[in-house]
Amino acid sequence: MESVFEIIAEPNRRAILSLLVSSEQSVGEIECQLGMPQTTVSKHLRVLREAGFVESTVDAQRRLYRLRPEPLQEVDMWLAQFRRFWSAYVDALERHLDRMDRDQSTPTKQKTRRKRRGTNRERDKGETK
Amino acid sequence: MESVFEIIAEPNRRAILSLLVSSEQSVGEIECQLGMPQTTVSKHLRVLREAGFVESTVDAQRRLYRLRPEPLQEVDMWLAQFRRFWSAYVDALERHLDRMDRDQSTPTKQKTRRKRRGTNRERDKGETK
DNA sequence: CGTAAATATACCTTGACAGGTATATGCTCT
DNA sequence: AGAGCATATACCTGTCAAGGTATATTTACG
Repeated sequence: MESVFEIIAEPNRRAILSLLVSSEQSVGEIECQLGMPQTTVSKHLRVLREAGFVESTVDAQRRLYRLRPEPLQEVDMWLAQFRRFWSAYVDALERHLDRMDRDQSTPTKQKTRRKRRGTNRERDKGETK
Repeated sequence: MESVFEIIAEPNRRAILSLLVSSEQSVGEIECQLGMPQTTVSKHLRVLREAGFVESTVDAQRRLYRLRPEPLQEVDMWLAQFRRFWSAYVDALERHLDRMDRDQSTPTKQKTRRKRRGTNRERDKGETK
């Protein structure tokens, strides 16, 4: 099991991670909230633990699992290289739509007026560094 | 081949995506830049295309492939739920380190002074909405 | 029109991983 | 100590996807 990407490729593991984002949980709690067999939960938790996505502490017979940030940050870092791209993409699209708006603003009825909606992408904050 | 996560689980596919972030490329260019056999490149490109990660246009015998933003944005959206978490995590860590600094600031030599370094996480900009 | 280049597809083999069943380990409480 | 709960591990099996080899398709060009 190599990269963080293979880890989060598994739907059940993603479900577990999403569950843990709110608070730490025991195996049993995860088991019944997600409705999967205990043995499955345990095995996925093992994978997640060995990959550093979660850590556990012992509470009597239970083990409490909680998230660890690093591996997810790693995914985020990989994704970073594409953000500039899709910002550019959305910008270009907007410019295109603006042009269409303008070109159309002379003639007839004007049935569909386009609205500027908040596309909350990261705009250049000079963080190019 | 279900989710976008399975698509990017494959290292060669991630390599292709990273390559395409700079500009569109032909199959042959990808092939030799990444040093993998043409048949492999073509098959991965097929997967990427069917998943919407790339699109292609025909240029004589070549096909030029370029990125499409949507699937990567989807990954980004999934990741979003964890950002608040790891921001909180880093904040807590910083507070902890601050406390250690303070507690240590009475006594002896003070060999290692900790420096505030720029952890460029997304700080609350009220974008909770 | 035939050949060569660029790319796609078909088929096969192999390996890896997820899930199931059964069982082991560890802890608590009486 | 023994019973019972919570969790982990071992083993087996089916599935699926990646890579290799061979071949098909498309296009340019002499």
